[in-house]
Amino acid sequence: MAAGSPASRPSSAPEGTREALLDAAEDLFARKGVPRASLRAITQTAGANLAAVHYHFGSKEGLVRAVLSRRLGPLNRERLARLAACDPGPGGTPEPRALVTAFVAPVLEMIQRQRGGHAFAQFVLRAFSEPGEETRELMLEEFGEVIERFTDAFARALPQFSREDVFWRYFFMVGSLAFAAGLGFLIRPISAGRCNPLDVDDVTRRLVDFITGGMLAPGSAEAATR
Amino acid sequence: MAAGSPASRPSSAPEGTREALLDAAEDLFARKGVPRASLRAITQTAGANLAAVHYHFGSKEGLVRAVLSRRLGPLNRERLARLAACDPGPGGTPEPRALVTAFVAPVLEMIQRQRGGHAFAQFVLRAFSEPGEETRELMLEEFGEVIERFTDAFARALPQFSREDVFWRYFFMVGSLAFAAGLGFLIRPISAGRCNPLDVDDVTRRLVDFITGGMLAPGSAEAATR
DNA sequence: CTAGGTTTCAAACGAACGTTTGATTCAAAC
DNA sequence: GTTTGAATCAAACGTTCGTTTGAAACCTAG
Repeated sequence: MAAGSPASRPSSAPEGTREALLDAAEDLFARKGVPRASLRAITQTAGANLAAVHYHFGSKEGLVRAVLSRRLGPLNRERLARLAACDPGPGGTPEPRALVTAFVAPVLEMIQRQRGGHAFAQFVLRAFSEPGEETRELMLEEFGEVIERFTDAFARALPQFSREDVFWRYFFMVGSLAFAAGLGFLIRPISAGRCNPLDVDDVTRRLVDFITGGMLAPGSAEAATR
Repeated sequence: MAAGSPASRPSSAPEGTREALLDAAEDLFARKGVPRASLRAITQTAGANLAAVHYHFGSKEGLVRAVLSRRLGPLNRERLARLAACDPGPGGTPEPRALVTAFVAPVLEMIQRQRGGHAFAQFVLRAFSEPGEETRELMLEEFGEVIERFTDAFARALPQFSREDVFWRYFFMVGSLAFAAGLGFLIRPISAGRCNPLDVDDVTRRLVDFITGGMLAPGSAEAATR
């Protein structure tokens, strides 16, 4: 069977098997990791048949890609929209804190607002550290435009730094964001209960404070070794 | 007999089976992830028999714990030693940049100096995001003292911030460090070749700059919502 | 009502996994 | 030379996995 096209029809899908599979997969991928989340567990959680995964997504890998793409597309589009709102046009220098907020806030708002957003954030952190070439290509594909546009904007906002400086600081920003978004719920056991339950607005403010400070930090002398 | 020339059967290799297993496991855990790194691949890489893992470590889980503990113990001991060297005694306030360096530098130096250090860093990032309760308990056990001592020191160095503020910033610091240490090698493809090959001293300086800036960043107003 | 495409279902396949077993090898100690 | 315990080995165990299959159920046009 030439596979036909199991692709989606734009027609009405009330709460179909496909979406139920994506929801269940997202949750189980986050809680157990992709390799340990079996299709049997996923389909059972979704109330679907085992073969439904291969019918709708072709393979487990296809399911992984679909879970990532479903949220990453809208999320990064939101980031780019907010970035555009920060840009004072050519010649102007954007406000660094506004750039950081445009990058960080959509992630944490998604965690707060969308059902399963928390699990998705955990899954993305895991996907970052996953070594599979295929997953990495997908991630670069999804994030490519965001990386380019934000590093451009930061380069204009921080003219005192080289392009390489900006790239590394962008990288550090992604790290603290990914870690906080994916593992923020660990702050309580880590701090032995000394931190309050996770409040997304609160964490956003703290994270923007931290990252903006890091972005604006003076660079220490280096010249000697280069 | 079965293995060809018995004379050249030289387990007289520089290291024993146990260490060879740890090396091979560390590498494969980092490159493929724990679930995808089969004991068959590990023992084959190590030149050992399949059953050797269960003889020396009891189970695959035991091997994971051993791989983590082998390096995390010395690493965190080094961090605590450097922290002690920063401490000006009770009443004094430590230098924030020195605290950050004491926390960050040992990791990156391990990556640079020890064979397999790079793979280990990647593995630790993965272990952080691994959802298994057992792995998480082991991590908290390994890092517990470091967390307590460093957050104490930062609280003294940054008296303008609440204990909760300090905890969150410490958390963000761990995120950017873990991300940079585990995925620093990705900076080239991500930056489309615009960054130089990874130089550990260089990255250390950049990371300490960034984190110190984040630690010292002024906190934005909040009071209203609380 | 019927035809045809879409979606679901139970069942099975082959492969790969972690683990166990019991015999075998090796190096000292007696 | 014999004993003893640690270490290694080939082989197999039972389980679980992703995937495939072919038929049944469903829905919507004609």
